[in-house]
Amino acid sequence: MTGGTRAANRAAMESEILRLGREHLRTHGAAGLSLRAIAREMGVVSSAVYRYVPSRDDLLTLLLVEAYSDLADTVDAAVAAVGKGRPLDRLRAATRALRRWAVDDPSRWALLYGSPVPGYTAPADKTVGPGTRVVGTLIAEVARAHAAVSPPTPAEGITPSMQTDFDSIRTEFGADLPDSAMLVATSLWATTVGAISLEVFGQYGADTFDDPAALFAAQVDLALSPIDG
Amino acid sequence: MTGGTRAANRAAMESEILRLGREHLRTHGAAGLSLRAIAREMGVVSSAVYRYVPSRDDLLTLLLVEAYSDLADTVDAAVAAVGKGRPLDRLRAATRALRRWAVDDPSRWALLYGSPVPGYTAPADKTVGPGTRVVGTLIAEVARAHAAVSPPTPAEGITPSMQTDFDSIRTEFGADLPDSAMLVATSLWATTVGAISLEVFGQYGADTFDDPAALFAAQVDLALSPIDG
DNA sequence: TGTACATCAGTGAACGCGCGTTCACTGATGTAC
DNA sequence: TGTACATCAGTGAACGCGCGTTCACTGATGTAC
Repeated sequence: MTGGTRAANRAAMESEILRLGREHLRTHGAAGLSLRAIAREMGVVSSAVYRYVPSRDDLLTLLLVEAYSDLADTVDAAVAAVGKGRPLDRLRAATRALRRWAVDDPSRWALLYGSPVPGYTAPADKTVGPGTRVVGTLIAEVARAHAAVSPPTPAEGITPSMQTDFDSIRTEFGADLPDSAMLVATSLWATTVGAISLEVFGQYGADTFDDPAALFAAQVDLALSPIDG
Repeated sequence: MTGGTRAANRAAMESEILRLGREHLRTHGAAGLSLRAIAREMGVVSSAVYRYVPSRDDLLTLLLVEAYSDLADTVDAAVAAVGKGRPLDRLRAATRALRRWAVDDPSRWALLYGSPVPGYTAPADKTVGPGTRVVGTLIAEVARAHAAVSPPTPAEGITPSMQTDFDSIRTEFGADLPDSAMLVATSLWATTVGAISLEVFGQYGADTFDDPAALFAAQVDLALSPIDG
């Protein structure tokens, strides 16, 4: 074709498929992702897209991995923009970036943290790595923040089974933080995910909150208060 | 038919449609809810279900309202089982019931608090009432708990716009609690929804947490700590 | 530089399946007199 | 109690649409000698 090598064309087609896939996610949701529709929009016969993508579910996996990676990159960039000496501000920046990313494209947030797509199971080998990056970043920063202040938080309500699980998590992420801080980290994660989902999935009435970003920030600060010196 | 009046048959059909609808939700998700499939399973021709339900979207609305009401009934029952003098225990019971309900049928939780169904918008007039019952209960109990202890919580990070929004919410739910407690209530709600969604949508790895109920309880307690005397 | 061959992209037809919704219809159940 | 009529439930066919995936094929692009 017009001055492109085969490899270049292929790359262009692949990225166009992903782009239309994202658009399709936005308009029809993951359950409605359709190779035929993408082919149609590319002005190509439906079987042609099979030159680039083995199946519908594989495309969904590509989009999933791409979204996880994009989100993690965004969060990591936001964290890196704040000095290492201010872990609480890093956590504020991280959660702010998380919310921003979700608000900018709720459908991708839905893909990652919304209801699972019936009939589709993400292949663990491709998905777990990118999927745990964000939570890894949060744990690392909570560990840093905890180290910065002495531990005023008692570890109440932490059962032996939770201690064991926390141990596995510490090992998995190579993080060094006590059980009380692990609890803060999981709570922060739950609060963040819950607040974002409530907002972008439209659970708040149309204009319940004039400034959802401010509410979100206050909720994050409250979740951080146990490790705020 | 066999000894049933017309009205009785009609009621039986209607509840059978709802039952199969719930089952369908479980196996195929909201996007896959299908009147034809339900008709098939009822051993009846597809057009027959139109005698009972005006359209697919109306059935979805029925299921939505039913789920909201069922959840609210469950939570209210759990709250009522604890004495009014122990608002924190009431809140613990409420959130425990919330989680239990979601774990027992993740698809209904997904319907209420998961990603919105693309192409479907719930009719506000039918949905808002039942949909706000649970959060109303939580706010009422947080108000009670706050009243029981003196307010040791400072209201940091609460902007003027949030104060205005909190005023509307107080009016809507007829609740009397200061801004700091309102923030605790919204945080509790976010934490609860986030923790439950992470668990039932499978975001925790297969066996990351041996006893998710204990983790959940600890997270709730942490969220309640600002109003724990 | 030119030719022979291999690779690849895209075509078009087909298989077999799903869906929501409408409509004229039969036959059974209920109601009014 | 019996008859005439109205209501309702369920049928079957149809309209028009969607989907994923396979397969034999043409014609263009690249590669090896």
